[in-house]
Amino acid sequence: MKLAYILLGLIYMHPDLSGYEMKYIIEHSTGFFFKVHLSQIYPTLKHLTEKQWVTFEVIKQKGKPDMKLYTITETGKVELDACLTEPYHFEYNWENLNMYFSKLLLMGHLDTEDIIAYIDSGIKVITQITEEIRTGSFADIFQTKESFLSNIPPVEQKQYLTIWENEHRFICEEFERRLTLLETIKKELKD
Amino acid sequence: MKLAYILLGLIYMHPDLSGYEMKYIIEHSTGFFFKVHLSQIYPTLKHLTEKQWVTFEVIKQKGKPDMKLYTITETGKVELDACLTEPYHFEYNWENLNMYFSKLLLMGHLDTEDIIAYIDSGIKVITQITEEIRTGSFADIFQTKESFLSNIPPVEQKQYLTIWENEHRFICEEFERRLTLLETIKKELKD
DNA sequence: GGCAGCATGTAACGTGTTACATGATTTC
DNA sequence: GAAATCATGTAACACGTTACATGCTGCC
Repeated sequence: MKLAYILLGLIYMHPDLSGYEMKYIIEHSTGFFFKVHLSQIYPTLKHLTEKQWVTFEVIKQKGKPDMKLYTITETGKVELDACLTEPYHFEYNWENLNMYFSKLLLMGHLDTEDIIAYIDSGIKVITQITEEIRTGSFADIFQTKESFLSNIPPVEQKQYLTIWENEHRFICEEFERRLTLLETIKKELKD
Repeated sequence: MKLAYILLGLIYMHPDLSGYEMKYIIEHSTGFFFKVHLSQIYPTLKHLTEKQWVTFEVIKQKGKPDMKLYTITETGKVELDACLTEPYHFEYNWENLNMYFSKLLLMGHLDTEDIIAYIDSGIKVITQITEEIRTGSFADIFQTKESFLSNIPPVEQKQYLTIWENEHRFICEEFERRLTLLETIKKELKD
């Protein structure tokens, strides 16, 4: 489960965190950039508690419901670190790429060499994919199959191609920029 | 359902398309950049057939199972266009942003002015978000709450900040690049 | 002989989303 | 007086994933 590890990571960073605050942090930080529902966070925290990866303290409030402040346990920390240090196994989709960068956000507490090993696994895979896009195995469908659009009017074909070519170029450049980002972080961590 | 409209769009682009080919196109084109399972495509096509948005022709093959080649119906085309021309309603997450650009890939057959209206809705929203990131309402959690990491060792804090600041900067620039992409497509479509 | 590719599909499971439920306080 | 914010949670539903099932061809 992805969310479980993100919550674990946040709880490590900031002990005594409530489920409500976790949602705010995930949604208001540029790094994560995804939506979570409280109705998904609460059962996940319950599950983490059952596994004894986290514990919580109940805080009574006036006029507001009780608040549960979560803290990571030793077992939880071991699990978190094990998940974070797994090298990057790439799949050709956004979700997987975003997950890689989300995990990077959560590993600031690890030894520098472990973070760099993780970054290196990312550099390796992204370099490989950039190559594959260029040499063809992941080439855009319009480049490999030019006849793909042959059954629709030429005016429409032209518009499709304009959009596809621009988006294709954007994605290729996106990979290169992600590589630069990783190299920059690596360099800064070394200092 | 998102997938239904992507399949509809692909079927319009290339009439007589099989479910199996749709998976290949989605996964091997840089634009879509996401994973789909055949076990998700087939029930979706069944559903589209029941709604009479598509029809299919059965092709018997030697040594291979029968192949179903799908074609869009008039009703299906109306539904597709209605979905595509909806202006961009932004949510602050990757999935939604990617969906916007995926829809753009599918609208090459629309009138140029309709595509431009869609692009303009995107430019408007993305400009607004870029502003919000800069002025603070979507600022990175580390910029608004510097004390967020105060309970962990300073060495760890420093590493977290290095990673977060770089990823934050990347996302900010990403929005600007998406804007440039939209402006380029708009300009090229006008010629 | 085994595995990958073509081509379809169902069933079970896991995850994510929407709707519902509570309830005081603050803001418009 | 209505809506938003804080703070928790459950239930039903939609969607996505993994596993299973079939079966022939071509390649190593």
